Amino acid sequence: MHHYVKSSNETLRKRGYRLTPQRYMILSVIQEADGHLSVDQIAERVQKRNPYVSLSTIYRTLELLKELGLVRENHLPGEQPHYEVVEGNAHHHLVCRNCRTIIHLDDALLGNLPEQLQEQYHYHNLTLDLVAAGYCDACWRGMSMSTQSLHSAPESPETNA
Amino acid sequence: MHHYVKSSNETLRKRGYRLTPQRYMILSVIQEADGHLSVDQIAERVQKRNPYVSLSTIYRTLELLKELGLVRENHLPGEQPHYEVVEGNAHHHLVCRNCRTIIHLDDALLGNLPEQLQEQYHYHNLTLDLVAAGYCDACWRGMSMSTQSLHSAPESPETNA
DNA sequence: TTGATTGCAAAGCGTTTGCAATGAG
DNA sequence: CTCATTGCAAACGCTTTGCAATCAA
Repeated sequence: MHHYVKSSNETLRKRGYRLTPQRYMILSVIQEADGHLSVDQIAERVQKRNPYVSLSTIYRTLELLKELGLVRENHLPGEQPHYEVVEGNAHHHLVCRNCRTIIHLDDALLGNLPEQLQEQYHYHNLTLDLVAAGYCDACWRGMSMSTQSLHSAPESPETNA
Repeated sequence: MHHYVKSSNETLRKRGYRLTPQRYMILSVIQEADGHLSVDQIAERVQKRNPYVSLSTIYRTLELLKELGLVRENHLPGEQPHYEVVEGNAHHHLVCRNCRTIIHLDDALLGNLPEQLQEQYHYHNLTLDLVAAGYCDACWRGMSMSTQSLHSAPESPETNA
């Protein structure tokens, strides 16, 4: 059993929950994924292992794992929520508005901003989540000049119809 | 007419759209709000001015205004999407996980990070959105010690049942 | 006239929930 | 036994859509 799943088991049991086969499969699937998975993707992969896991169990499990701080949920604009393991420190995102490719950014990018904000506003257990959205180079090159201008700052008097 | 609504009108017309009474009301309501509004809040305020504006019009208008870059949509975790005008530079958020109070943070907080990322990854028209979530001081003080520990780092062997 | 825009009602879709059955300690 | 957990199906809530009527250029 991977360290992550093992320590998840401990966290569950400490609170009086059990690591059922369903929960084990869901945790494994999320842990083994390189990136983020939507509910549908999780369901698909879990059901490949056992077709009799119901969607409601998956929703309920994700809800529980979120509460326990074992998985993180994130909503990129225009997308369904995605889930990832809470481990390491790469949880910021750079997404292409066109092809929706997602690049993970390192947490260190923000320096000591969490601490700064925590002090300044007297907040506790602060977590920061950065979403950067734009057009990747490939998509940008594929767009016509006039289409590009539609996505530029609205202020400037660009080429318009 | 406020400058914002006026320039929105221009943006609309440039693309062959009209500033209808419905769109005018919706733009005004969003512009006059101090913070963000959910679809329901927008509907409520618009319908206070004219009860015969339908919800679908509001959805369609918000979709259009998003496309034109006149309003920004943001999804804070566990909430419905909210809408705000695209103006000025205060579009980051600090939210309390408990009472859901939202503090707006200045864009300058991130320094030249947008430019850095843009260069490093060759992305275009990058916009950054930071979401900081934690517990405000009031809520934190209101929580019991044991409840607080449930929200702390999962690693540490805290008081558990 | 022509094409944009709207309201209405229905459909769509992801998510949540009530409840009886199952399973582990 | 007792309580957590699950599957199923129904309910839910927000959002989208088809369509006919309306409105502005």
